[in-house]
Amino acid sequence: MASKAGRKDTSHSERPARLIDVAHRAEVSRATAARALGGYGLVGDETRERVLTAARELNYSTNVVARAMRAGKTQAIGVVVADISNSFFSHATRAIIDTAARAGYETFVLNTDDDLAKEVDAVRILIEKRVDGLIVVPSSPTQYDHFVLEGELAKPLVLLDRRVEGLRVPTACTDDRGGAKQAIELFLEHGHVHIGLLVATAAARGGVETRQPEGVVSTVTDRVAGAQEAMAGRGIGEPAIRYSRSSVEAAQAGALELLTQKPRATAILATNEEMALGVLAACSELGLTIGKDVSLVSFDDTPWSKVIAPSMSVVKRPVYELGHAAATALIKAIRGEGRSRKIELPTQLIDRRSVANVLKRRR
Amino acid sequence: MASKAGRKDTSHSERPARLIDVAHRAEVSRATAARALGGYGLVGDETRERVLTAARELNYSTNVVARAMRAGKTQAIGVVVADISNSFFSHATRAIIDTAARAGYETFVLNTDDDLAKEVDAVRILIEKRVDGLIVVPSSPTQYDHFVLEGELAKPLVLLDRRVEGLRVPTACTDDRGGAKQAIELFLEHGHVHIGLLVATAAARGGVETRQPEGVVSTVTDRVAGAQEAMAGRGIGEPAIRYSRSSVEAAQAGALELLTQKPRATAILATNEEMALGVLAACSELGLTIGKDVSLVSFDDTPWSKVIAPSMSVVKRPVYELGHAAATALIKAIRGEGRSRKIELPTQLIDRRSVANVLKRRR
DNA sequence: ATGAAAGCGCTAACAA
DNA sequence: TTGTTAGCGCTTTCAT
Repeated sequence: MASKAGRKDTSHSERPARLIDVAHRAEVSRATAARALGGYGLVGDETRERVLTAARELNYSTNVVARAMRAGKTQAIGVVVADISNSFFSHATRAIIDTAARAGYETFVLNTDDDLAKEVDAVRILIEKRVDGLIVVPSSPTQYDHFVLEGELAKPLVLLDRRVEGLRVPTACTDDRGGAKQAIELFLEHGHVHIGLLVATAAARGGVETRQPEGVVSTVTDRVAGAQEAMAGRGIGEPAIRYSRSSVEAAQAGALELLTQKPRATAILATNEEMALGVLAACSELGLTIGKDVSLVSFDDTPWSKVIAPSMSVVKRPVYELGHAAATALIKAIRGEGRSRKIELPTQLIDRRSVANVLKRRR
Repeated sequence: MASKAGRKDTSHSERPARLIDVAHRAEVSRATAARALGGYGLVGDETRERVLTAARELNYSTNVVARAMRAGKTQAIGVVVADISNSFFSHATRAIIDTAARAGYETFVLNTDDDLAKEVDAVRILIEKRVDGLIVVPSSPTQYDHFVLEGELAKPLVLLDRRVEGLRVPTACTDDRGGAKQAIELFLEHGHVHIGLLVATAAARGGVETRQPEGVVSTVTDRVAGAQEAMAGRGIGEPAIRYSRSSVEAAQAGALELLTQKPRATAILATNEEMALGVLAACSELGLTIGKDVSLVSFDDTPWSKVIAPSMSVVKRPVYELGHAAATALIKAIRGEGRSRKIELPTQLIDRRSVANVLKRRR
């Protein structure tokens, strides 16, 4: 094959130099060349110099595939997320890639779209690729057969953002229950009684659902539980919940329901960016004003949330730290330095201007 | 090493089954087992069945590292972006991963933070990993030594989003010049004469700069050229430009300058999401209203742009298509199916409600 | 301090 | 239709 069009080809040898080529040129054995290049074992100073020079001259690039084969380690990990173009996953993945790279691991990224079949495939592919470990955002709260592998095929595994029932592997997640609880308590403090939840979940079939779909992930159940816990025992009933896919359109439909039903919700907790935007869209459609007619808190601190008018109160999750924690746990497991159990990072309520006080308006 | 805590270990063999184990169990040779598993060559029906059964029973997982070593192909590609957590890159990367996966390639993702040194490292690492091809968002418009490799070490390369001067490799980008031109023309049609540009670039050292920094990428120069082209020959001078890092804070400072200088800019083109948010922040700080006192158009159609009030007009780029095109070009190059040259995808001006008409306000 | 050689698991050319 | 076997490039005992 000719060299790439337009790229200079100063090459003499068409094929990449191998260790043996370096060894020949330095007039040593493969073993010695390997030692000099790898910086281990005993090598004479002058010999080492010759080898290094030869390697440079031949433009030698270690074939890590061969090394991986020999060593049984690829220095690669796999990340399996629902969708890398989603802001939460892309930030968490960024942290994972950074952390892994600093420890000498490169990162494969695979998407599942929260589809269990794709997740099963992704895990199989990564196992075939002989990655040294996996970080997975599981799409099902209960299915884990595909993680249960035998012998050395069972690579270290860390779950991200969601727990899987019955699977005892290290899991890095945030305190979603506490986060939701705090948000609802903020509403309650401001006198809200009719509170709605807009919940994004891939488990929602088509439109907007009132009942919790089968197979929602732990993040969803935790947040719902946190909201319910905050409202419990106050004689104000349960929150009104709408489940839908994570899209602005679906969220808008859900928000419309919450804002037109009787009694109408005066405060809404959105579980992510898309749901929050759905509320904004619904309010503009109904001529309602955020922070006045409708109070809003959303999970995840997006860049736009503090800039829009009024700025939006949010439950911020430490996304980078979450990815970092997962990667750190994985690398420790790969190195056999003890296995972490559950890592739960705290959320932070950032109160801006999207929650109205309905107390002083009474009577 | 013991099996993962909590994960069942039904394994007999501690080590993964190899081809030879399958062959033994099926009572055939390695070659026959390989043929049955690989689905090539001639294999008797009954024999194939025995092999497949044996593989299943032994939980055989092809060691693709060994295959890669033998074949000289890893079925892996590398993507080198500035920052995967950035919305543009994460969407493009999503497309690349999808497209590559469908063609049987997995994807390494590496970040450079638009730092040439990190880019050089990233390329070296991927070459060592013996990826079959690379897609790079180059951080420099002129430096390309690190792409110029010898012989078979020179893997197929496709550039994404930015051109590199003097490097003749396939490049997938958008018509940024045309996009900027269209946006400015929209301003002109609405009577704007004092037009500002807020340009995000990693080449900006610290704060807000009036002169173009050294080493801005082609996307930046194209957009600036497009804006200048639109204004040229109309006797309204040049656009006022502010260059800064891509952050809301820096953009806000830049917008503040544009909105307080004499003559003050009545219309601003922002080159990305962060810059647009900076304009929003500056306007709110100055008590100015978008779509009335200040007109705004931004590159990239973010989900929030259509939901905020007023909705924001944008220059939309086909980001997914861009990534798809890059990946398709790369895979063709890997397969030796002819080399694509430059791919330039059109942008689309979506006019919403953030551009005021200053014509009818005259006198 | 250096070298010889085995072998990681797979594929394909060749032989039967 | 099936089997034999030679490597792919590297690391690492073991011997010198």
